Amino acid sequence: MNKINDFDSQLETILRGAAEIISEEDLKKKLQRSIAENKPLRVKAGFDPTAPDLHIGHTVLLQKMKQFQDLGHQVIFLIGDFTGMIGDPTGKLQTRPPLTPGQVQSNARTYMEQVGKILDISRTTVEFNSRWMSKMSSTDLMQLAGKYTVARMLERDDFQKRFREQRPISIHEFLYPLIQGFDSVALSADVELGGTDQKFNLLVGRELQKEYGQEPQTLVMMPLLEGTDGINKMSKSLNNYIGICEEPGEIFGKVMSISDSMMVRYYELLSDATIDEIRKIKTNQVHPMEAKKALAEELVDRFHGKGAGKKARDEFERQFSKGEIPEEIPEVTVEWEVASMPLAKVMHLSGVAASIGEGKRLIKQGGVEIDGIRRTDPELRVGPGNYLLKVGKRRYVKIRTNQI
RNA sequence: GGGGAGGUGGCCGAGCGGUUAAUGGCAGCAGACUGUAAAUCUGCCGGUCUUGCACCUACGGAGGUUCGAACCCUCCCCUCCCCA
Repeated sequence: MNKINDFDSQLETILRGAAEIISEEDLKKKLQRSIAENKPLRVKAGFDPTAPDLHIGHTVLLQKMKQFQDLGHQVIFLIGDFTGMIGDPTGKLQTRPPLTPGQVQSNARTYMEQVGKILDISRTTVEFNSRWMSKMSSTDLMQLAGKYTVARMLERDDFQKRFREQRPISIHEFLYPLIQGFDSVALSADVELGGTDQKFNLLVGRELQKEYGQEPQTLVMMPLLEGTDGINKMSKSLNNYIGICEEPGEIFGKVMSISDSMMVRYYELLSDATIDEIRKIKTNQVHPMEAKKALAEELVDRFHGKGAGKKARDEFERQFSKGEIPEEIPEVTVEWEVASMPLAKVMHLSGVAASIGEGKRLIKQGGVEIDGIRRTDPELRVGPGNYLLKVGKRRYVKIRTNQI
């Protein structure tokens, strides 16, 4: 565990996959000092508890934290419960509604459970910025606000854009970067990790540390991971995410649904595969489908334990390559009142269709099978009994009826 | 304080008195094809049922004018710009 005295290997590990370091010279100096004095670096990464579920996009950063941790450094997992009430304006085109303290609390709890899948929690310092922020007096806050100017705030792309496009910017959004920066002061951070979108906020941290008489932190920025659509950054609200708490089959399937070009990107940012292995995939020396399956398997293993990936893969192949029925199918009991009901209604009642109309549409489009037989009459009525319903390529449900 | 521009379906964005449940794009879903839930192509994409071209809900909110309003009027809420 103590690689702490090996400068070169430390540096190599830290630089791996990083999009930008500010500055590399800084980092080297700090590392050397850390080794010389046998003193771990204080590595801070802040998380905004506005979205309670982690997705694999967040893990790009967590992996880096894990690497620092494995190098023997002190990793600080900062939950921005105070700033969470503002909401990070980064990349936002409009003000977000503030969260209540209760929401923030419960989100933070969920966060910690999930982070444990990647980080060694026992060796992680967990902080909440409300610890110092809620005690800050108005006077202190004024002082903090006085250390930055509106013009500098407007240097930020997203603020500038919103300003230019005549969209609202609330005053409190200006405080967000200041508070995040102040967190670094409060924690005496040597290094702050963040996505490239955090660059502005991270730089504010450096400025403020100087203002408060500290040595400015080194910034290690990781690229942002695009979502399954391959275009936008991964986010829950865009529904292009792969959650780390999702079912193995879901994670596997979602990875399989990314485009071949995105797959390479995922390999670079998420996989433990070596540069060499990735090069082979890039140059098509590995069949793209095989490569994608291997990636999916690796990720399922990471979040569900060794072996879960293989199981998910077998299941996937059974269902899609061989067209067989999956092993586990959810069962739904439908309350039955009359002699026969339209199939579309049964679909609605059992939750596979959002409405009866949608059920009819699915039937008409040839997307529905009962016990392996495709039914295409949208008005089809069925009596009570047990059915195996297949909707689309991958949704199966067992219908049981409960006659009243 | 004064003047002006806007708020449309998950998002973007047309429409500006009458087949407008509302053009188009994105997302989503289904089918075909395939090397996968890749790519490509096609179709669907508010709800209900007595399936009519029916009824209900919907164009920031509340009223009003009209046979009829997302489109006109009044008030309110919200956003932005310019001037002070």
